[in-house]
Amino acid sequence: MNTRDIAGLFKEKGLKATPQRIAVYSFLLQNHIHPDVDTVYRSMKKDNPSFSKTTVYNCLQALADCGLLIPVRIDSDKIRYDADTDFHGHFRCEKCGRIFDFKCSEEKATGIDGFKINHKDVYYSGICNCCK
Amino acid sequence: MNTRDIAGLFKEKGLKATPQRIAVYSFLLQNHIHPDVDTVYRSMKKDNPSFSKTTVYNCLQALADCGLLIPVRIDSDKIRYDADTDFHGHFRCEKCGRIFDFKCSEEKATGIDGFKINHKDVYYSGICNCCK
DNA sequence: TTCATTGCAAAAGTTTTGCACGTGC
DNA sequence: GCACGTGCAAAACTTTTGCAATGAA
Repeated sequence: MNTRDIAGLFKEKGLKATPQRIAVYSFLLQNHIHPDVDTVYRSMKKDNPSFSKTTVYNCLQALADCGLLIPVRIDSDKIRYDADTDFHGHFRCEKCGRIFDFKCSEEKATGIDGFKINHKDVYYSGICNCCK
Repeated sequence: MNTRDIAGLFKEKGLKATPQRIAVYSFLLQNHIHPDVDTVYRSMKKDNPSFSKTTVYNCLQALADCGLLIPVRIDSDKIRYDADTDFHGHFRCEKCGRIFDFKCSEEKATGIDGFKINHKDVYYSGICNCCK
């Protein structure tokens, strides 16, 4: 997905296509590492030293609000972000800290009948194959 | 579950049965509200004004580390805690902020074959019946 | 031109740390 | 008695806010 495509996608969602937003979204699209705010910030800073952390907060929030990013809260403190918005689970390795995507079916819930479900998250944690 | 039972349970887990830990755990057992650190702190403070927030952090962490409490990270920033350690899902109402427990089956995951899974969390969010 | 967004600095809020004192075992 | 736990204060860290300047539409 190139810059022009991203700009078009932003327009669809009613977001102004600022270079900062495009850079943040591109990074997320290209690096499936589920980065947190600081990781995104340090990556942006490399190419553009004037990049502000406030802007990273703003961009990630704006992109999450319009559904282009999924916030992943599997880590104890920080929020991570994922540009893959199709339903899938996240596995966190307790040793190396990496997040792995996995496929899973959406399960039936009982006890919240009639509730309006807007979002579903499935988080597993344990030890990945590399760390075993 | 009375104080003596809790003390025994702590001993099993290798935890010293301090009054603070017992008070925190009792509160969680009796109030299924998935409280966060500050909610626990304010409740403890009522009965014992010398109760420190550091102690709340310590107690909750110790209890979670030995498996007596499940950390619930469904809220954007703060960690909540649940004394019900049987597998179940959590639903968060985006309007009133309350957390509801629900039953769900543990689903099959594909893509993380061979990984050692220590913990599973299922989080849903949306609007509860009261808020619709 | 206009208004949302950016970037800086300061503020607010949360969690951790250091350490003396107290207490369960 | 000893080692661990508590409680206070300070430090560290994260996130939010205020505001002037910038730039996308």
